[in-house]
Amino acid sequence: MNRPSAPRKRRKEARPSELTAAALALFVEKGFAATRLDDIAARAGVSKGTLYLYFDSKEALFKAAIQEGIIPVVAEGESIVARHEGASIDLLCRLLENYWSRIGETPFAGIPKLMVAEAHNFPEVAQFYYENVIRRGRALLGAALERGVARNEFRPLPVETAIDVVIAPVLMLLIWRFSMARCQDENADPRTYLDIHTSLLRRGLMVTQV
Amino acid sequence: MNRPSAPRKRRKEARPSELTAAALALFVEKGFAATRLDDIAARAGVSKGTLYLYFDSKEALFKAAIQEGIIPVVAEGESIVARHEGASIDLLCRLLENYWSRIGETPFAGIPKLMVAEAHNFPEVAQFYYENVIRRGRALLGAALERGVARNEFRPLPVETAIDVVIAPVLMLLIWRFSMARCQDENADPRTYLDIHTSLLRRGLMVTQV
DNA sequence: TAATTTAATGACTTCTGAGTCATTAACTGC
DNA sequence: GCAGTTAATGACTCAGAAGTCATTAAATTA
Repeated sequence: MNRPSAPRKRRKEARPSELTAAALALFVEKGFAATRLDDIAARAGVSKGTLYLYFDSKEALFKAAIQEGIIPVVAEGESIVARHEGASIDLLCRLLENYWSRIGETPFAGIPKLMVAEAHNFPEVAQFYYENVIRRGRALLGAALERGVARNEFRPLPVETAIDVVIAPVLMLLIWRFSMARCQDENADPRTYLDIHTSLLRRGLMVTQV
Repeated sequence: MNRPSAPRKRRKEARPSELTAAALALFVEKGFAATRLDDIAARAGVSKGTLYLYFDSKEALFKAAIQEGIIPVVAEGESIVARHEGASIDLLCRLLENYWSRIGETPFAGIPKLMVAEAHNFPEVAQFYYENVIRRGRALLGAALERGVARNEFRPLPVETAIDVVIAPVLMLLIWRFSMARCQDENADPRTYLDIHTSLLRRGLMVTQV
């Protein structure tokens, strides 16, 4: 039969975010299928049964973990674009900078790698992520690029495609940190990396030289 | 008991590469853990038992699938660097171009996404991939960048980090194709994407304007 | 054509891990 | 302090997938 010996504490409020945080960390590390619910529970300091008090299934937990991190950051970017007044290249660099500091240096940094790895297995979650994060994020960069072209600060270029080229190195930096980085004895300094990228963009995009 | 009704054909020679090809496609699509051996066997047109005639375990099959694609391409890049004589920026662009055409447009295109997703679960395979593909590939780009700096074609820059910035958009293009691309109704044209990237590099890296 | 070898099969075994639920004990109100 | 409520537990069930092997038939040899 059963001998539930140690119900430690009861904290209904704090649980959900503790559980999604533990789940996110392990999903990012091992992938969805290779992560055991027992491990998530252990990491959160609860038992497996507790997970089912707050989430209907492993997949529901996955969705919640993804959604946790993405709510505030895009909105912040939208306000940056709305308020900006100086050179377009500075707007573009601020957006990249903001993405890095608000995602890249937080526990949510692993989400892009997780989405890339699991998109096929969770088309519904991928679609949600695409609509609410990627589409809106691309719109931000697109606005900055359009602005630069319209004001003759940037050379004319196919904006929709350029968006992807501009964001790719930042995404790749994130993804790398959560995948192959362990194999390298010495990893690039993110600061230097971003500086190189933005300086290439300055010289590469702009009509006049800096 | 057993009624093995339909042993179709016997082709000892052709099997291994057929099996790794089927495995690679499914691993790329669904990830290692979420791929069933029955599915791999079905895709290759054999039964599960046949897999074990050629590979000791699912993990052995994984390793073989990864190794299949990477043997020839790096060597080809090394010969390009050795033979090149013109401007360094052209060497750099040829290397990126070659990588795209020799990997990006083949069934092996999914390997980077697969490695990124599974690196943590297979540290040994990741290490192998790092030593034999990434390290050598980075050396190629590093040589092109060093050459440009030494000949005063490129501005001085921290080469080791710049390598990663240069390759990131190409890698990201590949990874995207095998993950989120299904969510977008319209994906960027790879040709346009690479053109933008190389033109940013030309203007961004070089001392004199083109 | 018959005997021998071996590629291939798929039912079976085994094990792992998702999801359940009867039991327990930490809180809450009286 | 006591009764009622509910957060938490962990042993259990069960489905699904990795890996096995006795059986079969295609190919090869005599």
